[in-house]
Amino acid sequence: MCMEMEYLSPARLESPMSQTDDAVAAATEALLLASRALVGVAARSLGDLNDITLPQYRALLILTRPTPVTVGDLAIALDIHPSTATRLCDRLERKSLVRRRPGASPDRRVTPVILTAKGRRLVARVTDHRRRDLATIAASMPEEDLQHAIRSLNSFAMVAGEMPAVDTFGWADSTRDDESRPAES
Amino acid sequence: MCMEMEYLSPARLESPMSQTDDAVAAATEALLLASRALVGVAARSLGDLNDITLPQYRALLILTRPTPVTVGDLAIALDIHPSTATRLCDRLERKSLVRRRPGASPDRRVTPVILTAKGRRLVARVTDHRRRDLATIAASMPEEDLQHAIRSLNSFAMVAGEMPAVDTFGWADSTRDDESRPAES
DNA sequence: AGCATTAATTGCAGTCATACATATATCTTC
DNA sequence: GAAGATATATGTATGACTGCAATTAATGCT
Repeated sequence: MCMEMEYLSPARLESPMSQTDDAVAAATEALLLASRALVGVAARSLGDLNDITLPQYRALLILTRPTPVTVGDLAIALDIHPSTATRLCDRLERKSLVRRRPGASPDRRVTPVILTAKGRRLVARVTDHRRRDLATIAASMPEEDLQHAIRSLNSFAMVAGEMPAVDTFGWADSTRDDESRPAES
Repeated sequence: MCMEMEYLSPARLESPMSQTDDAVAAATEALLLASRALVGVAARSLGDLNDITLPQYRALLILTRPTPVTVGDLAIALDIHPSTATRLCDRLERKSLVRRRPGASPDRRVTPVILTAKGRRLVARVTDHRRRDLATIAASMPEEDLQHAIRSLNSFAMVAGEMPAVDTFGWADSTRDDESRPAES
C-alpha cells in the first residue's frame, strides 16, 4: 500500500494543491479497474476480427485520420522500421483494405496510403461493436453513477487526450461512413 | 446518428425503466472516448515491454490468478489451440518467466504452469507503469470530476466485470508480491 | 551540376503465433 | 483390465512482424 505514495509523488509535484492524495489514489485505482474492463471490451471487439492482426488494425486506425498519411508516417506512428511498414502495407493492400497512391503528393518520394471503402468499413465495424458493448454496460449502471460517469469520463478523456503518447495507437475516431454489420467471421 | 438507437435497443430491453436513452447514449460515447484513452495508456505500458509479445503478456496475466492454471487452461483462456499454448509456454519458460510443474497435480495428465518471481515482477512492472500514468491523469482532473469518477468508474468496472467475455484477457490484479524493478531480460 | 539527404522498396534472416495431425501418457468407465 | 476420453507434447507448415543492409528514386542544397 505504501507504494501508492511513491507513484503519486510526481502527480503531487505537478498539481501540489488541487487534489488530496487520497482522492487521487482512489481515482487511480478506480481508473486501473476500469482500464482493465475497457481494454477487455476493446480486445473483444478486436478478437472477432479474423484475418486481421493487431498491427494491421492499428495501421487502419491511423489511416482514418483526416490528414494524408504516407508509408513513412505509418512507420513513425506505429514505431516500426520503414521496411516493416512497407510490408504491412503490402499485406493490407493485398487484402484490399488500403491503397497506395504513389505520386499523389508533390513530393514524389513519398507514397500516400489511403483506406479503401472496405478498410473503412472494417474499422467502423470494430468501433460499432465496441459501442454496442459499452452501451450494454452503460444501460446496466445505476442511474446516479451513469450521470456522474458521463461527466467524469469526459473530463478524464480530455485530460488524457492532452497527455503525450496516450494516442500512440491512433485511436482517432473511425470516421464512420458505413454502418455496422453483424457477420464477423 | 440514428444508428445509436439501433444499438441501444438491447439495452432498453434489458432495463426498460431504469435509464433514459439519452443518458445511456451520452455515457456510451463518453465510455468510447475514455476507452480510447485508457487503451492508449495500457498500450503504452505494454509498449515499453521489450522482448515480450502480447500473447505472452496475456498468458502471464492469466497466471497471476490465485487458482492453479494448467497448459490447457491457458489455451482456453487465450482461445488458442492447445499445441499453441504448449509452444507459448516453451518460450516463456525459456525466458524464465514461467515454470511448468508436471506431476504437481493429482491428475498427472495436466501440467500446471506457474509464474516465476521474474514473471511476477514483469507483470507488476506493467501494472505499476499504468498506475503511474493514470495517477498523473487523475491528479490533473478537476476536483469535482475526480470525486464522481471514483464512484462511477467503480460502478462501471463492477458492471463490466459481470459481463461475460470482458475478462477474456485475464486482467486480474497482479498479486504483487514483489515491487517493480527496471532491469530485466 | 553535383553531392548529401530522404522515402520507399527489396533481399535476407530470425522469432513468434498459429493450426492440424500424430504420438504418448494418464485418467475414467464399464 | 480393456476401451475410450483427456491433456500435453512433437512434427510439420504457413503466415505475420521485425530489423538490418543495400538499392532506387526524388529532393534539397551548395
